[in-house]
Amino acid sequence: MTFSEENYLKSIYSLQKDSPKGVSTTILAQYLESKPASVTEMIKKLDEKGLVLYQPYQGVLLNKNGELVALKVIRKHRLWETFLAKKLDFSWDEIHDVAEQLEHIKSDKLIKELDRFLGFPTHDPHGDPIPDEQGNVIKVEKKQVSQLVPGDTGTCVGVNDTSSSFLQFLDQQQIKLGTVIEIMHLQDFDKSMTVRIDGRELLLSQIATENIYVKF
Amino acid sequence: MTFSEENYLKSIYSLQKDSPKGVSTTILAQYLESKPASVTEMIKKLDEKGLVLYQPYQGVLLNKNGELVALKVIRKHRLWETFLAKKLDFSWDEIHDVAEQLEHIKSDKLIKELDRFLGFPTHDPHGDPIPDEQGNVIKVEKKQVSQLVPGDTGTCVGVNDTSSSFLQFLDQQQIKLGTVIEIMHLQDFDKSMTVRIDGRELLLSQIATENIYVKF
DNA sequence: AAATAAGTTTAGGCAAACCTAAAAAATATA
DNA sequence: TATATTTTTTAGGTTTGCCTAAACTTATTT
Ligand SMILES: [Mn+2]
Ligand SMILES: [Mn+2]
Ligand SMILES: [Mn+2]
Ligand SMILES: [Mn+2]
Repeated sequence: MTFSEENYLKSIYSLQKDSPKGVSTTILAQYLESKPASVTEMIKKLDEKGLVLYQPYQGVLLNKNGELVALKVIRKHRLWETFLAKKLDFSWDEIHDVAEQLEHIKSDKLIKELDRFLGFPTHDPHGDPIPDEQGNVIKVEKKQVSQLVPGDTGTCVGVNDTSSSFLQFLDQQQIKLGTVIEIMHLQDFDKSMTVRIDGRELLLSQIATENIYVKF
Repeated sequence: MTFSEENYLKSIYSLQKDSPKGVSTTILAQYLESKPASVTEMIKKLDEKGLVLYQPYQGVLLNKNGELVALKVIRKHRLWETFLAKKLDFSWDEIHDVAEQLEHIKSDKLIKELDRFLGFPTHDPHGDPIPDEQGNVIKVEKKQVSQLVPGDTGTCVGVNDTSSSFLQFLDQQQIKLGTVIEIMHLQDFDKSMTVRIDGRELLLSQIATENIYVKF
């Protein structure tokens, strides 16, 4: 399994939720910052290796094998993110890029020991669940803040956008995992929301409310 | 800097101590488990990049630039080895292979934080000094056990051979860093030595005594 | 000094993972 | 349904890092 193959499988895993009948080469290429022609080549290879289902012109989907490999890479990614945030003083907007490299280190013992060292965490610093060794993922009951209505209250359990700029914005607003958000008002024309957090009132744009997940 | 380039520089660094007028392509190829022709290609590239001094047929040496890069990779390798041994319950014969992968992760912040997390260690689990950020290495006063004579006493400060089999042998004999070794007798015909460790007497072959370093 | 042996470089290839441009297929539009 | 547009694949290149075999240089023998 090369770095590149692992990245393809991980990307297909993420994208196939929104494209359940097949991830197109264009979308995959966009996601991987490469070109459709390159994607076609690689998914043909992954198909021959028995990791994906590929039908020309119809897109690609992971099979059981491929999904397990993808989940193992995601497990490593999220364990490393947890390590960086909990043990090394990285902030949650800095961990992703380094974890993109660390997730490809090959050593079963390493990941087992890291898991133990971190106290068998169930979620990473962005609130995403960490798959277990067998590839089982805890499904989290969560809603976007944008789906709540005035009067509702939710507790932040994760984010969708994990870009530095968004995470830094959340830090500025003192929104983190566990933060309680109460919806005060919905501005009709732009879907922005006035919310209350720790007594403070603040305005969140639609983009923001769509990228914050809460449980309730 | 690719993984391969980093491995070449690291290898030249190790080999040039014993070949001060130039590391030959054959020796480098052997060390890297590749072929002389491949080595020639790569050192030409490293020469063009201004990292080594290469004269056809005369071997290769690191210049200041290349040495600094090599030392930074070695620093990362040894910090990761320390992490694996101190924090993750790896034994000293298991750490090297994983560190060979981890040493190529690119992140200044990561290595700085790791260093702090480990308490700024000066030596790795094999007794080798960890270069600082500027590439300075502490020179350790050390002798091979084979250089001692009966009556001498030394404290183990490192090993030369870091193969699993040798390190596991040392574990079996309960020889580790800090172990005090007293030379009792030198067998003339095969240069094996009878030594005393914690009251126990045991016989070490010449190969063994040449691969254990002590200070005295 | 000449011949032989050993070590090194050059030449020509290969696989992985990219790319651009052209061809082919699928989809949308008139 | 025929045509135009978009998407996807195929064909042909490039770069990196490796290989073998042949050519060349240096070192060692006779
Ligand atoms: Mn991430
Ligand atoms: Mn994450
Ligand atoms: Mn090592
Ligand atoms: Mn070491």
